[in-house]
Amino acid sequence: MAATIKDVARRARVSIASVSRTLNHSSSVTPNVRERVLRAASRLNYTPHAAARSLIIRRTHTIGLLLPDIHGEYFSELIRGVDRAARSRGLHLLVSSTHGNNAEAADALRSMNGRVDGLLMMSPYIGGASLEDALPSGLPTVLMNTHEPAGIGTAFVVDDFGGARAITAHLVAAGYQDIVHIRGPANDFQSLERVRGYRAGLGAGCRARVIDGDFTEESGYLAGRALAASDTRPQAVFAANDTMAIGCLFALTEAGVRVPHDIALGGFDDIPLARFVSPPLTTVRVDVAEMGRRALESLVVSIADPDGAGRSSVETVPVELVVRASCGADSRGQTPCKEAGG
Amino acid sequence: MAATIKDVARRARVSIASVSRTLNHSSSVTPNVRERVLRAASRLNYTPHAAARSLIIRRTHTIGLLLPDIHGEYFSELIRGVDRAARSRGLHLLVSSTHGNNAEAADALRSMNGRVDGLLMMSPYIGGASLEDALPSGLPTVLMNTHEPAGIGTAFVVDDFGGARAITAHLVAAGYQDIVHIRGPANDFQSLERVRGYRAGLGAGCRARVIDGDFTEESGYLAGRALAASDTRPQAVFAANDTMAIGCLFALTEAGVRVPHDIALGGFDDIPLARFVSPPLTTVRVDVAEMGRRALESLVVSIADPDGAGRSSVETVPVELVVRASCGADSRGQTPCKEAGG
DNA sequence: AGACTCTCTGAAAACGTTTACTTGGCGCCG
DNA sequence: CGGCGCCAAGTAAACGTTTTCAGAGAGTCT
Repeated sequence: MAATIKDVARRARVSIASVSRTLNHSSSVTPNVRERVLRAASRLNYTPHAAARSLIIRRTHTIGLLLPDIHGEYFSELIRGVDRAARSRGLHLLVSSTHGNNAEAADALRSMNGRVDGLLMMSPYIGGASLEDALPSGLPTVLMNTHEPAGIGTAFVVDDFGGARAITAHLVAAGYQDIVHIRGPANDFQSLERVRGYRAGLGAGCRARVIDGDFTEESGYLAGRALAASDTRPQAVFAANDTMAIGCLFALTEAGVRVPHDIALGGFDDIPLARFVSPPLTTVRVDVAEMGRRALESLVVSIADPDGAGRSSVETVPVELVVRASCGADSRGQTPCKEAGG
Repeated sequence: MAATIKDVARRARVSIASVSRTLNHSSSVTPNVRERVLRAASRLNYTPHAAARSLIIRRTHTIGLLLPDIHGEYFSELIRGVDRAARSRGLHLLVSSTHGNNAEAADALRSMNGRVDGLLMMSPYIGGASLEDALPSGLPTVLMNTHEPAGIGTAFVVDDFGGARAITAHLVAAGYQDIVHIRGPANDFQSLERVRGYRAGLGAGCRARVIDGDFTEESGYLAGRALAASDTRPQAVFAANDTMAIGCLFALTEAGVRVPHDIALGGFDDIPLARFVSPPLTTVRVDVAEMGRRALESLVVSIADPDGAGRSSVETVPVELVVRASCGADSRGQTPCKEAGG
């Protein structure tokens, strides 16, 4: 249907080589030929066939983005960050999601062979087949938020541990002793790191209490309801993400428990609505868009130089404690203290 | 780097044709050969090269998704809906965003030639070059929320008009007479439709008052602050989307104006946080994920049958009025009344 | 037992590009 | 005035598949 290079060549009365030369690197082509080709091309509304082109060029100008599950602002922001960086470099984005585990990820991954120049993947899942086998050999890859031992390539990981420790320590410093943690799913790397950070932040004096959750608003709601009804009501709650924190807040408010007066509350991620709930949520800010951007930049580098020296590095993405009213420590420590490194 | 079909053939001591036959439609191949091929393939970790394959198959198993700007829950949900439907059909998703206008969209569009089997695009922008020229001829396309005259293909449009009319009428029915509308950007089709719906919903008795906005939280905040300070404070505000409504709510609350007691408030979209702000926001629910899913299904159909009969149809995606506390009519009309069709 | 048919396999063409190599024409220098 | 060299344009190979076509071998029917 669409015009091919042959059609253009025929119409311009030149060889297909001349058409290609004119349209690409334009290495030495007569003005006469050049003009004829351009006219023919625009007349036929010609666009090179990407598949054919990339077959011989060995470059697709596309990078694959594998995400655990597209969900909420978090991923929207991530995609946004990656997309902007990609677009500014003339790269396309092949997005794939909902791989519930590494096996499924491996599947999605192999089907990308010949489709992408590099891979950006976020796979916090733990267990299952390793990804190394599935990775088409020689395909540059940058990982995000993964626990996989490096060695595959570069990785960017959010400082989940540091952030969780910081917010927990902040609660402790605010005077709370009995702090409950609503954790994320057990097979999620970030979730584990946040639990670890929580424990580290508690210090010696406080006893750890962990409730199961799965990062959904509903699980936060259920946890909140349970806590409100409980006779061992804690002084503070740190939910492993804002979504659960908000669900929890909803349940507490519904039960007549005042936040932060009766129970202080903290979250993680600083999703946009965190500022808008009442009371505004104390949380840990993660700049996912920035992480996406950096990951893509890094990927571009290793595509350009496949044998580059900077392989197998792990970069930690800094987070920032954001103190708002929900933790009850607003008046004391309202200056958001930067928390960087791990 | 990666193994090709030739490597497999050599290792299995058969021709490449046999390899291809074994791996694809497996049309009659001897168990002996079959086993040798499979063994060789798995040994070499072979994956067909997608570009080469699609070059001859004339099918990429990829569909392009063009979005105005990836932003917030709205697009996250849209991508989610499309992605799920695509994945269940073994299709890949090439996502492109941030085309600020039709010219840029046209650009992104042509670079997808040979990369995708079909196009799913959402382009609410008005003005600029028409898209018909840019569309690679013969590429099945499904549009979403566009004002372009049909004729290009199928289109799905959210019932912005109907939704806006419904919520405005609801406010009128609740007894408010002076209702201000915070509108979206002037070059956005949906924005115009919502203004139109607002006017229609007001009926004869009420005077229309429209404030400019641009769909951002900040513009809603500014509008809210202006209204709070104004001496002609309205009885109710209908913001063209929830994001602005929430910004407005924030400003009003900050200024000591109580919602809904002093000013009633309504939004549009029913983003997840609409339920969680205080008071919960009365709004119009739009199931974007469902729209994405339906659009993709429709696209798949027209890819399978390029000369299908159902071309150039426009389907309206129904919306639903969701009455919550912010409009002050909660106790009266709390039953969410379905609003379908346009 | 011979011929016909059927089935499986391999050779080769095709998809739409890019690019190395070849050819041809022209100018310049000897 | 003739040869040499350079530059532009064309020819063809290559990328990794799928698929058509042809051939070979075996089985069956007469």
